Amino acid sequence: MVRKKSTELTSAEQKVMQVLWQHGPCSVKTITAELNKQAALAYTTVQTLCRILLDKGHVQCEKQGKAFIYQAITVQQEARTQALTVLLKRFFAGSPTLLAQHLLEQPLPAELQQELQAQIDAQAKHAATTEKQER
Amino acid sequence: MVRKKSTELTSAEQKVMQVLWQHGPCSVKTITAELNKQAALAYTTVQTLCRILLDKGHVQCEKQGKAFIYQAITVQQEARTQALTVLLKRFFAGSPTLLAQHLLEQPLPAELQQELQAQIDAQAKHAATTEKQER
DNA sequence: TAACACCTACTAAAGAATTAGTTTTAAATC
DNA sequence: GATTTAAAACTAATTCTTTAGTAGGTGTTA
Repeated sequence: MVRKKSTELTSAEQKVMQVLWQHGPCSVKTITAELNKQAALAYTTVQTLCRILLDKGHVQCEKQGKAFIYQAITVQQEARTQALTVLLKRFFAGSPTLLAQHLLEQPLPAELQQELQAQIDAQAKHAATTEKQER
Repeated sequence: MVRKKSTELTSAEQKVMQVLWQHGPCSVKTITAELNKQAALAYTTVQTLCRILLDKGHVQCEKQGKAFIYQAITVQQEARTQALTVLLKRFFAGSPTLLAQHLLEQPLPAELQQELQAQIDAQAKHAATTEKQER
């Protein structure tokens, strides 16, 4: 059976995208240097990843002097949403309610709960203020 | 370079686990039937997936009559937490704050926001009640 | 202009994932 | 006991992923 080819970001690809999102347009050299802060990875490996990302349409590139400068096309926001949607489908039976419950009830990455709560408080405060002003 | 072998759940494996989580211990036949509600997949394919899950230690099995009955070892809760942690690392630079922001600010899977808020409200109410009782 | 550095393009290889066919085994039934 | 049948075990092929080496081109500089 033929497998449909995906355009989803693989693990290694995601790491490259991360660099591009954080640093803006980069050469392979820069990306490699950035990735090597975490774990050794050959220049040519990064180059291959860039080519794949180009094939999949996640980045575009443009020659600047000797080197190509790669730039993310896929915006981080979208990638995040997509990733969250997949997560939701796979692990939470597609139910946002379950994710919400899990986020709030589970001793998750620990800080997350607090952060969530803080966000929520800020949001609530803002909403309240807005409401007052609207009257 | 040698790749470290992962025990992470792949996409196809996750689907099998989903069935086991939802239905409890199942035979390959049952899993196949369940998965085929979504898309056709050969019995032997599911069998292979079960073997892999066994290798990776996510399920255990036990002969019952002619067939093996597979049972999830990895609990859904843990898989969820792990998946969320990976997501956090990959797409939110490991920052729970960013995830929280994204969840609340982004027109995400739409309902999620509302559900989150509802969860939050319920939680807040509960907390308030508990607080009163503790006094 | 020759040497060097740097970069791309091409090639490659091994492991993982996905899918499923074939063979064997064992249980059930006639 | 022989035959049928259902399941496991084994095998396999294709694609994806990850990793990186080598060859070749081009710009810079001594």
